[in-house]
Amino acid sequence: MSEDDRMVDGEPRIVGPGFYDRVYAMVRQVPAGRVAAYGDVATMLGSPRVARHVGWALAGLPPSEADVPWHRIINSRGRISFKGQTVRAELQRQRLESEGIIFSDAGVVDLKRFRHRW
DNA sequence: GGTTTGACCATAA
DNA sequence: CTTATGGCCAAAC
Repeated sequence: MSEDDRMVDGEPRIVGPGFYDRVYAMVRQVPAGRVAAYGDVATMLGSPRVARHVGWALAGLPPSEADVPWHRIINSRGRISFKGQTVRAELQRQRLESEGIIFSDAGVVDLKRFRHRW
């Protein structure tokens, strides 16, 4: 075996050349009117510790993956994170609201209701 | 190849 | 409810 041991038991390991693609695939599975947490996606991909990378994958979302509903991905508290990029945060909220997601006064989503489950 | 950084997460105050 | 701190892991510099 080479140092390239990303494959484990038929399943790809955490992150690798196809990590971003896997993130996109997961996000695409989230239907409209529902949201998912970075940690959820990360867990699905193999480990909850890669939650941050999920963020990059969406942050660097290329035009070729424009069909990925990145706005349905929020943090585990049902809140939009975004550091500084407040403009996009508002856009994200508007998009979610137009899909049926309810935000509380503090801008928090009720995960008990809208969290997507794989 | 070490250091910094990051669309996070959990916990504490 | 909010802010601060530590931890995790990989990418970017």
